[in-house]
Amino acid sequence: MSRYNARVVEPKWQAAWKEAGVFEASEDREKPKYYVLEMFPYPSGKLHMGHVRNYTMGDVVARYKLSTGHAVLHPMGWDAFGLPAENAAMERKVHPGDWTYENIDAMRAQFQSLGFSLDWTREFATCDPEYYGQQQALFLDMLEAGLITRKNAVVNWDPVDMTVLANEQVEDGKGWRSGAMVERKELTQWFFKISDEADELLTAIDGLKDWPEKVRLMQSNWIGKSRGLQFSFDFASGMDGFEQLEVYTTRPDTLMGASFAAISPDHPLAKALEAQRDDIKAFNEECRRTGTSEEALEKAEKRGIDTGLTVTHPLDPEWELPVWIANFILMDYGTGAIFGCPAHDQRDLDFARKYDLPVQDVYLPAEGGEPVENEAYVPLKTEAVRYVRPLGAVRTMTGEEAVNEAIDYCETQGIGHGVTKFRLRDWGLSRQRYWGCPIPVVHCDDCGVVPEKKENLPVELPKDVTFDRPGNALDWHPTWRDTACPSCGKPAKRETDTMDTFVDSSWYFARFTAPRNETPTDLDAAKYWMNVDQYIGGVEHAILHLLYSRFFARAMVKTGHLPESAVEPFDALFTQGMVTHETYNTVDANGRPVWLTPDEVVRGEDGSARTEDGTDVIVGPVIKMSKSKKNTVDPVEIVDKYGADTARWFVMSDSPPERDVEWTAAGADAAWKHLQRVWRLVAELEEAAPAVDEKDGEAAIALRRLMHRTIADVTHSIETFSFNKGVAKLYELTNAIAKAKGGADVSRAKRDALICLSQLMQPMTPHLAEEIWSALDGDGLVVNQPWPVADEAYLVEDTVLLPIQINGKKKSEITVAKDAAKADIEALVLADETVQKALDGGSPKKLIVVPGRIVNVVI
RNA sequence: GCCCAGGUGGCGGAAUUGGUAGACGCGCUGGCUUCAGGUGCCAGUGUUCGAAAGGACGUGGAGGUUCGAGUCCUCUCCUGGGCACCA
Repeated sequence: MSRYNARVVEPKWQAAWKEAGVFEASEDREKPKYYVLEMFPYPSGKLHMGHVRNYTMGDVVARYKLSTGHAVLHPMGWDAFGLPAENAAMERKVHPGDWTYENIDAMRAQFQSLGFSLDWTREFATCDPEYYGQQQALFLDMLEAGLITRKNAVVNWDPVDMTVLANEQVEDGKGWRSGAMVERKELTQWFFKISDEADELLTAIDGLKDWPEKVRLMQSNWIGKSRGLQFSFDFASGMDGFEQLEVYTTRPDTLMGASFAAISPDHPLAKALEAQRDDIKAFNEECRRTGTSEEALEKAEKRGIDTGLTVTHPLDPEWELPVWIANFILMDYGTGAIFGCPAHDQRDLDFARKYDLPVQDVYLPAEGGEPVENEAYVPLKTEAVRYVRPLGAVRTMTGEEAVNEAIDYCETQGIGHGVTKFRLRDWGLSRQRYWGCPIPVVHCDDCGVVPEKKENLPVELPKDVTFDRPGNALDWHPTWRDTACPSCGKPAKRETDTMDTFVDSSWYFARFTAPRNETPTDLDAAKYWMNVDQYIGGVEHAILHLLYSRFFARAMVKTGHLPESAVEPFDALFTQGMVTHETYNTVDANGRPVWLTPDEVVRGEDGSARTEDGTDVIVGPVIKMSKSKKNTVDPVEIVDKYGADTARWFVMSDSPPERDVEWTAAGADAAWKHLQRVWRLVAELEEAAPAVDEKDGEAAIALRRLMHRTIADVTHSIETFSFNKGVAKLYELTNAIAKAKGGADVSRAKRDALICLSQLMQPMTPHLAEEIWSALDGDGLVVNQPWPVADEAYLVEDTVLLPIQINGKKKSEITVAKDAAKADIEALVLADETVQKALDGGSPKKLIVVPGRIVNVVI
């Protein structure tokens, strides 16, 4: 009996698929098209189990759709620009390009060894000049269409390295390399005007029927539409040049509870005050040392400084409010100024208590309620509350009603006006880095900022750069910046900023439809292949990447690069959970963490963790596998030991795809054992091939029933992304095949069941499936076979098992005909021994019969 | 801090969406096969009381709705993801 040898079998079938070109997408008008796409990976150089899981899911779908008669597009590429390549360049003195392309080669080989049904003829990397040149063309078209603007934005500035840092590179407010306190610095940057599309992006979410509800919610909240009141305070004691202080509030109903006005440290007034008062200057500078991330700002201790200025309450000229500068007011949102109502906002309350500002309740619970002490009263806006300090009459109403009334009231009083605002900000795309797509503009002393001419694209990155100092290597390059002004022809300077890597990933799905086209897209190809029918990727991309892609699709429609039908580029979205693992680190001389990969760490029985040379290791939380924290597990060990099919089968079994899984290799050998077992069943069958014809006996019919049941269940499980349940059903069928005993009829049924099993397993374990298919004399390749269809005749059951509950607890059960009448069931139930005993001669209070489901006897 | 998820045996998980909690797999226990094996096969396996029959308890925690709750509602704890320059 031959053992199944994956090492020999897998390359054989991979070669056969390639030879037959089965995965090369072609625009076959006879077939329905199906575009399945997994979020393309960053080429870190090594696959980890998270990748295997993610791409196997897509592969199962792609192979399934292929067998259901679709023209399938299943491409792969590389999200190849980004910080890690520059870090590698600094640490190892390699060019980011060389490093990246070497990684791509290594990862492509790993992908291919896993037998994915990818169309490699369409492969590209975002760092290919052919790709980013087209991206520059898109940029120019979007610039011309008025979708791009320039304005100031704050960045994390490392004053020692003299460079801009990513949020990830700021740890506890310090630069990760220099250790210097990071400062916020303003730079002029390019922006995509995504906020102009905020309302459209929000309403269109309703149409994304096949997106997970949680993603739609997150996007809605991110866009954050709100209606509020914008009005101006008059200064009671003000400052020259500032006539009024404009504020925005979503809770104008709390105006009578106002206690102070507060402005952002970045507010023009705050900045103006710096010239007059050193303590304000110091305070603002201190605030600017917090990172730029919203998280850092929100987590920072709430602090403020009194400006000494005051404003008058708009409804009472006698009532003066102090103006404070507060570190939790964001300049980016609203007007950068608010009024604080401590009774109904926890942050305002903490602030008021800290600086001894008044707290006045505006409303109390509808019934009872006590004045606010140290916990703000913040009920849902839909809850009715009793307004004790209202704008109009004292009465009970919901917050929603009160807000609307307050806006109307203020408008009639001439105090401001109702406005709709969005939390969504414009998308800053400028990055002060080398390894990204150059922004194709030129700065000319005479003409200002001039777009590069399209015929001069791509504006290519220079190869001869050095990374011996931090910052943007393009800035240090001796000649690259020098060019001629596209407008007047005089000597001018290129922009050295490159694009955010999110730009690269915001249109790659469109490029895959015509990856070698000489404009960004080919409209005919895009019309044929778009939209992506099934997009698959991690939840961690639920907001930014997906929102930016939705914006880009709209921009590409506006600039004629995509058909109108593709404004929402992803029809269905599936967000898989992450593969997680503990992190491990030691600490360097400067107290900063040095990350270790799991295979560099030895864990003891007692929970201790050490490196091989015995150094103690700090064990961190279980978080998603990522290259930066090095908590990745390479699939190579499992693939080498057991083969690709085992790795694929293993990641598809057990865990539901949308859930995070903590990585453990326990069970990998069990997956391998199962595949061996399936193969052994095939081998044994061959030795006892049936010859005589006869009718199916009971055992054969039972097996055929289960086979058809399994076809239905596995089909359903693939269509609903519940692969783990499909795997469980395949285990059951395998067990039944192994156990089935009988004559030639059973052998025949087993043979049919094994052929069926190979087809049902094909999306998950394609190599083994081909091997079984060919061993059982199947024609051609199993990957080209039509998907099996369940025969309804085998699916109908004529009896059902009905559980009987007594007072809601299961005590007994009866078997009844599937279509038994309710009255007959009731009679059977009352005659049941256990029920009789429980009734003890009496009659039940209630008898609930749910046909086909359950019976409950209430006593 | 804010937004979004998830918590079910020793472990991964299932439960037709309000109807038999623990399918299937791992692990473990016992047995058989084998020269041997980390192979294969058979049986058992939520906790607890009981010799058994059988009973009680049980889905992070506390309340509630219902004939019936893992599933719905309220509160709460823990874990993970995102927070606009990681991708």
